[in-house]
Amino acid sequence: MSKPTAFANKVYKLTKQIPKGKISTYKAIAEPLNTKAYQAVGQALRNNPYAPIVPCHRVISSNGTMGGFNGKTSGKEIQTKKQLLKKEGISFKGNKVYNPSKVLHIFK
DNA sequence: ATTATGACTTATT
DNA sequence: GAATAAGCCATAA
Repeated sequence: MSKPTAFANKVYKLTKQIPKGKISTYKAIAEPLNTKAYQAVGQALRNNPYAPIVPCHRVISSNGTMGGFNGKTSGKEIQTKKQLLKKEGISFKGNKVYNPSKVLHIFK
């Protein structure tokens, strides 16, 4: 966390606003930023200098899968993220979220 | 300025 | 539904 870019800062701010029991997608986060840098959002979270402050585990892909966690794109780290979200009250369907639209947090 | 990369997305096969 | 390809944007080197 030496010098996050303005873009990343916005991402962190939005992600921080996600309440418990809800989630958001990379796309949904990029939308209020007026951009289509979905990947850039993911990269910002991958950096995640605000680790405990930013609930990066509440951010998943629009596909319903949870892109990655702990710097890993697949493996038990993903399962950990899944279990963590499950604990927050998110319903899962195998390796994907049951219904993303239902727990999708809307930024205002 | 240019190139390469990615925790993405959508479309196509 | 899974695998592949192409597109798009921001960052780091």
